Amino acid sequence: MKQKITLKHIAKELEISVSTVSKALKGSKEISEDTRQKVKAFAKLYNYKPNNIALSLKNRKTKTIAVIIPEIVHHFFTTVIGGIEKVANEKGYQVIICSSNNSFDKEVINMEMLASGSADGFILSVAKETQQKGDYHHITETINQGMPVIMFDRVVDEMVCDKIIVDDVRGAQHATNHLLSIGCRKVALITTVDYVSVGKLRTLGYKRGLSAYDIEIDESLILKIEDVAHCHEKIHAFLKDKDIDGIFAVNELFAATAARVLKGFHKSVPDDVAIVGFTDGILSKHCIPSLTTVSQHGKQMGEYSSKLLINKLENHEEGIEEYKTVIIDTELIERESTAR
Amino acid sequence: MKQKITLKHIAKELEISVSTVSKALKGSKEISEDTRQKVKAFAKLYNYKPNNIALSLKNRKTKTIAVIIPEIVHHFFTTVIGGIEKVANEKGYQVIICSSNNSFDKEVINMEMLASGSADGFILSVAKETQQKGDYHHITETINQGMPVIMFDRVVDEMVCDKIIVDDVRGAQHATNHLLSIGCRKVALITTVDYVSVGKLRTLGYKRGLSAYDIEIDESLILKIEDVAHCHEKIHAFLKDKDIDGIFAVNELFAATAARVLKGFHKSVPDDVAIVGFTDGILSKHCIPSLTTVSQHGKQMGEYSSKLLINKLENHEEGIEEYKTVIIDTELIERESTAR
DNA sequence: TTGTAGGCGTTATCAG
DNA sequence: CTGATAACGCCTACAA
Repeated sequence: MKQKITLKHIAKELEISVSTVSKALKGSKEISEDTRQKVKAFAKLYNYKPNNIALSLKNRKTKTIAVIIPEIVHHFFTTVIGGIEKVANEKGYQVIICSSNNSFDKEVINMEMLASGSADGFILSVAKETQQKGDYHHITETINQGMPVIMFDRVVDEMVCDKIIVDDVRGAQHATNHLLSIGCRKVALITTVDYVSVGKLRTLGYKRGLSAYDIEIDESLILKIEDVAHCHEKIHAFLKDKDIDGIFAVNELFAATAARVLKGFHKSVPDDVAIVGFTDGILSKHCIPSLTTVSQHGKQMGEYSSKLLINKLENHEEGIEEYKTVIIDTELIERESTAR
Repeated sequence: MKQKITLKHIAKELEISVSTVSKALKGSKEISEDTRQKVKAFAKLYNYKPNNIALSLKNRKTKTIAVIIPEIVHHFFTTVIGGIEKVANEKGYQVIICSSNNSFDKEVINMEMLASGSADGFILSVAKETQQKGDYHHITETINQGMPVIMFDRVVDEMVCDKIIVDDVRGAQHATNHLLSIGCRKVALITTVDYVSVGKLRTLGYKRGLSAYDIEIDESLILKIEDVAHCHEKIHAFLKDKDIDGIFAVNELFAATAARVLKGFHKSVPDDVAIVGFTDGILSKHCIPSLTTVSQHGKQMGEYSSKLLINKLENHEEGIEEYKTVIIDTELIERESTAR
């Protein structure tokens, strides 16, 4: 176990000064061809790599992007991360990922740790608990410290920063209209509780979708689920003896679970009840029947966020603050669950 | 947009020296109660946080763990990460995640970047391409630099380091035996190409499982898939007109796809053909029929890796090198696809 | 009780 | 062409 090699080691070994070594390695023309060669050879031999930490300290930037998401075991978020990483790595940035695990406290702690020197900027989707509490001081603070923050998907309207969002309302409306267009007239909604921003927006889209067809909103056809862990029981109870011919669910788990419950009731999907979900994940693709769903283009969102952040980082003009809100279009992917 | 505050700022503002500030903030008894209070109050007011980068440089440790995995949009790996993160954060460590995207080059680049100061140690599952090439110089090098490396799941036998592995052979054998125990006699295997270590091991387990029941291995019942993107066609072609009554698949995608193909052939799962998969992901849980599968306890693996690494980092005794190979047991989770 | 100096690894500036 | 010095932000042994 040998120590990591530094400029100092090389300098001592070659009996020259540290600064000469530094310059030689950068190929500075100030240094004679001769020493340059010698130093480079030595460095390669000992596999010298400049210490990132020292560079970060010197340059006052870390070339790393911090990403904070509510859940890591989650198809949509990992897809976004994939996009973030791709762009970041291309531009020589590292990506640090932390999950808040939907906990306010963890989100605050992670953010504070990362804000104190570990990263140059944030890409963030807030925790459920944070949305519920409505306490965003940690975000405001990091922004005030001069760190760029990009929020995506689960954003906070009142925060002054860039935002990349999915057009949840339109996506949901589109989904609902699709159900109506294939003949459904009694369309149920399975959604989350209201404080989850995306749940609320998709619920709104559902209502608009119905209105577009002049169908009255029947609150008894709307199920709001708080605890995902018990969604099966909730959905079972909700669908039992219910007279419906279509379901719009705000995520793929609810959609797949609904399909399963219906099967238990010996109803056919899509013939008796058609289903549309949200998020184009593994489940939607490979379930039987495969699920028609609203794709959010997660990778694209990630790429865009990453680009935007790096752009801020590298071309920040003093005195000019400009914040964008970018809306990424959704796409309805039609599959078996609405094929009739 | 104000600058981030440093000890220096506080010192200047209070007209005392930097070291006094530093000591005061640490509550050193060297400093008078009076100044201590004053400094602390000021620091809190301006929300002072010590700069991690400077600390890292000084202490020659970053308190961060680098994780490199082949894919990020992958249920098993994210589950492992969840476990890693949990333990790491509890012990005050950050986690940096990079995906190699199954590319050798990206793995090398990521590893080198992170090894040059950004992290204290690695938790790593090697890329498919790396396994194929058999080139592990980057791993050897980082180990030689004195950085602890823990490999998990897709490990390299000849590497001298700690390894956390799933008992793939036993898991697969168990799965196969389960199929046989419920009456299957013609059990097909859907696996990956051999250079993927886990695929190979699970194939071995399958063979052992058959042998345990004195059933001869019929190579025509084994399908090796190289390109996951086209697995549906492959599996379709493979299963067409094949006389089998059970399938063991080495991942959940292959298992779910097999179920889908069988449905197309109007065969019932589990009555005509029973199926067991590997990995207890969303698909296995929520598919219809739900899939019996071999669970790898990913979270536990992550927690264990994290603990092991941090332990190495904090209690390293000079001159003693000791490497463990830990085998995590699998668990067969029985669901509808073998319920008969 | 407070302050000074040196160092972590690097680079930019300036002097030799 | 080469080297000394200072600085990034922090900590700590030692001096005052």
